[in-house]
Amino acid sequence: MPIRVYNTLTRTKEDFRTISPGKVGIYLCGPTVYKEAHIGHMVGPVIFDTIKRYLAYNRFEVTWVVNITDVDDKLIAQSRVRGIPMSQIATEMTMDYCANLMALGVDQITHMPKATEHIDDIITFIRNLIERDYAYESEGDVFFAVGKDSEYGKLSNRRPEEQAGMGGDAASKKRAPGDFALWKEAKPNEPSWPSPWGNGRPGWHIECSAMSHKILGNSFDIHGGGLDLIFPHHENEVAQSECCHNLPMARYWMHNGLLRSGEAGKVGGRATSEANSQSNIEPTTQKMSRSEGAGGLRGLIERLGGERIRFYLLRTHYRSTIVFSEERVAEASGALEKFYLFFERYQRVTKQPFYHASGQISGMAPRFRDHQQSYTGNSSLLTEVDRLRGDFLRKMDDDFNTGAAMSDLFQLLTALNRFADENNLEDEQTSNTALGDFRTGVETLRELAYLLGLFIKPPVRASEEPEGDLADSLVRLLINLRNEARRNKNFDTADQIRDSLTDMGIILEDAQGTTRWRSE
RNA sequence: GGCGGCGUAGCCAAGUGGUAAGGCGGAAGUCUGCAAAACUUCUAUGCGUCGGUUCAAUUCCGACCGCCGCCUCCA
Repeated sequence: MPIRVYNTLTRTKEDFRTISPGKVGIYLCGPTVYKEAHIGHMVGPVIFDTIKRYLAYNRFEVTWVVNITDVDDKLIAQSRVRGIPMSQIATEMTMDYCANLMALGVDQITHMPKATEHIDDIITFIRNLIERDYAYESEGDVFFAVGKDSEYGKLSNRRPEEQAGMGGDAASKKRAPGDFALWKEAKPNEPSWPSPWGNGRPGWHIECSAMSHKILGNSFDIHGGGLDLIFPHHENEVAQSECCHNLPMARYWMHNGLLRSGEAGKVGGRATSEANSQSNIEPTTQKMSRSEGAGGLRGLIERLGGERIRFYLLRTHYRSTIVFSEERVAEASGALEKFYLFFERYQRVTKQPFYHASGQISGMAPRFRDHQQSYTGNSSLLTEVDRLRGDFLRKMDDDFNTGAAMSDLFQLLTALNRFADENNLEDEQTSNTALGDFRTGVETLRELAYLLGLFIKPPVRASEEPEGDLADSLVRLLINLRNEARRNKNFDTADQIRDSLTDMGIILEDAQGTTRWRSE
């Protein structure tokens, strides 16, 4: 069974076939770095990070490019408002963006090209389009002539004449209102670069065509982005690139669904006047800040933990809308706790920490799909593990259905817990066979979770916790007092101690003759 | 108006032309002094409404209702 991918271009699921055997080039449209990232900006990176992991697991050599657009009208406007150079804002916001990516476990990006570092490539690209008569200069601006491209509209399924608006601010310079800017003449005090058409800067769209071409070539395998980019951004990209190179730009166009805040409206989107006039809904931007609370995305990540957010995003199919609110994430995270508790159990059983110091799974778990794991023997556990692994991979094969695949991860967890129960693995003397099967099962769990980017590093705990030696000593002291009371059958006192601790968020667990504690 | 998406249990969410994964929550049970954790069982005669095709539809087709996105610079 090949991997199947939904292609926006054909609006069907297609078998995944690469242009070069064994190699995959992915281009994902990244942010315009004019303000801090919000949670909606993380959806694409998280799903494509997962896709890259999965393709690599299937022995593809993947190059994944995420661009940074660091020159743009909004950046210039911000620069004016804040009175600092555009480049400084761009640098700040790029770092903010990257920090957020790391917190969500997005660490698979191969290249992050910046538009301002590819001005030459952009100019060459535009010059090429002019030579081929797909673009024209007009008073220092350069426009793409949409009418020259017979295929224009194929991605968004629109007819050019239907979508052409009024032409915007530059309408008077355009031959047709649907034409879009490739190059914009610099206004006084704007950042600019010299070009054959005078000082100016690139339009939107063009940087993606130029940089994807530079890094991935004339044709590459996957082009991704949010659904909202299909038009005009991607439509214009295909038009530019294909007119320039006379080759298909990308084989598969993959678009992720958008995030909406729990209340209403799209997170980070434009506030539409209709939506706001029909109810008491506040402008969308406010809703976004409300949904992220104090401190924006950084604060959100600090409060919830990056892994919970990633888990939440991957529970839903990537093409669906995700309704996001802090409460919903917190609610859904109960499921993750089961895994965390299990990893502690794993450590009690094997006397080894679940998480590897390096954060890498190589050497401990198979990294590729085709590894020859022996699930042989008559162990019912391994038979089940093998089955669940197969189910998981089949679901991932089908357009990266992470939400469905997760069900197998949960079933795997249950199977392992059941096995540990039945075989009393936490007792001192357990059979090596059972222990071996258990380890194999856990390594499979780790292998699959790795594909989703989960359970690679210990979770950064969300809330402030009574961690540390002092807290531990104090809790241990109370536990000892309580156990003394229990030995004397003084259960009232024992329960009083436990209840008080519970009120403070400390859970006690009596097991195997000892008492453990953890915080909620 | 054009293009596109969605509507599955209290909540979240997969999915299939043959009779509904999984998670949260809830109920009961095993274990425990009692709990916690873990495990077991149960929790949608039903997949927006109404028609149609079919031996059979939640799944295909049509209409309708409701929600949402894009239509020149939002990931």
